[in-house]
Amino acid sequence: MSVADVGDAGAVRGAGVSGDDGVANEPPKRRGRRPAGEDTRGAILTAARSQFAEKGYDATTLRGIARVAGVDARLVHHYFTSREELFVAAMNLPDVPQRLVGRILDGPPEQLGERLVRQFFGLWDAAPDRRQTIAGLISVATSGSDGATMFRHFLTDAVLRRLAAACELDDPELRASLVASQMMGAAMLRYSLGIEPLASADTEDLVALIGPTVQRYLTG
Amino acid sequence: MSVADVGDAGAVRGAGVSGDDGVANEPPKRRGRRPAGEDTRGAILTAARSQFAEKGYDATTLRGIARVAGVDARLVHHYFTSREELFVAAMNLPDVPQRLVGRILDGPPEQLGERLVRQFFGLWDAAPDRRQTIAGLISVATSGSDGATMFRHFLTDAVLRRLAAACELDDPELRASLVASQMMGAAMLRYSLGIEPLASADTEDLVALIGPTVQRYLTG
DNA sequence: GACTATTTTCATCGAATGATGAAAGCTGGT
DNA sequence: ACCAGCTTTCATCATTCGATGAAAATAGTC
Repeated sequence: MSVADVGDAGAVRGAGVSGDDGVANEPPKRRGRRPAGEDTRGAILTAARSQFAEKGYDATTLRGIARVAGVDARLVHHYFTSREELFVAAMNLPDVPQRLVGRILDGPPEQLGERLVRQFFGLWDAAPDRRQTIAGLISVATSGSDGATMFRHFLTDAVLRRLAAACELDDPELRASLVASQMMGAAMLRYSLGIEPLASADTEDLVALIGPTVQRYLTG
Repeated sequence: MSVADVGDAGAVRGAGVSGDDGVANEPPKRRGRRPAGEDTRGAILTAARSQFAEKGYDATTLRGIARVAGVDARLVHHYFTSREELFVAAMNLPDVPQRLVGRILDGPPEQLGERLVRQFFGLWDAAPDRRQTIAGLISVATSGSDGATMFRHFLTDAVLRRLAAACELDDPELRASLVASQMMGAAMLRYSLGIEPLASADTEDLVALIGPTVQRYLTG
């Protein structure tokens, strides 16, 4: 699909600097088990994350991941049976539903929105490959494949319900889904689409701007 | 990917009730040009819209579209050269950038947010296949394929710039992108993910709830 | 040092896809 | 009635994908 497709092998492995060659030849790639200490599984996960984020869920293939990881395609199969399994392993969210929601709800209710926005962006801005992760997540969510249903359930069950419980107005579910819409939209433009200046905006600026929105949705 | 995949041919064509058969045989499907009056091109477009919306951009294949349309795969090629061409034809936005933006900006500035939200949802809620259209659009936008760049340019050039021009605060671009984030997020949950109760909420309720958000982003 | 388990490469299979050539049959104009 | 041209079907190619079996080569253990 994309233009640059072949040759982008990040060469986690392929660069094998075997000293015994003078001309530019393909590294003979000895077969069989490699010397110890190479984290193949980790390389596959990293490659998978970047591929899922970059090409989207559907367009990401096992072979493509293997190519990027500099690894035989069979290995992807060896470590992760299905693409879905690989996906959940790659996206492995730390403890988003548990600790995060707790930390958000804990505190003075009049700063709820502010806390929510700060924690949300703080989480994703932290590690560099979290950006990839969320871009991948958004891609699955909108892909229409089975993963979308998965994501929808996660969103309603693990997030929206707890958020709605913290809202004391009429229609708490609607309020909660509005909060989710603002946060998902912001995440989408910031991480997935990379729309400026939102993509580079300082976290605290976003807290100051979006916080009141969330606050109003939840507390009128 | 999805479970129900085969056999979903809406049979725009395939139902051929040729009378001259006793046993259950495939309709022989005479070759050559069919009787007049059948809008094959239109059938392909309809099928493409539903496929793009349902399976996402990447996962939608020419052959799949042809299957749903009850049409030979070659025809898709015959009428639309590339998948990209078919996509823009299927998504054929009426005049979103021109007239809509004009109608939004025209009026008292203190109701800007309200007008924007009302026009936005009014447009997409109107025709039934507009929902499919926007779901398809969101899918491309997040797919990471070439269409994503297309969409990003559309968003920044045709929408954000004009919106920013109507904002008189500091950082108008940031404000405009925040508005876009709220609207895209809402569209995503409402049309693409179908999260309740947002998906079924009355348009005017959304205007009352989201309007002030937009208004505050644009006017402080 | 020998043996086993694990990791890795290679070689295929069947299915699906986009592309293209060529023939068959209908439509519409004359 | 006839013919040019458009619409449609069929047939086929080269790719790519996921899946799987089997062999090779190292690691870890004793």
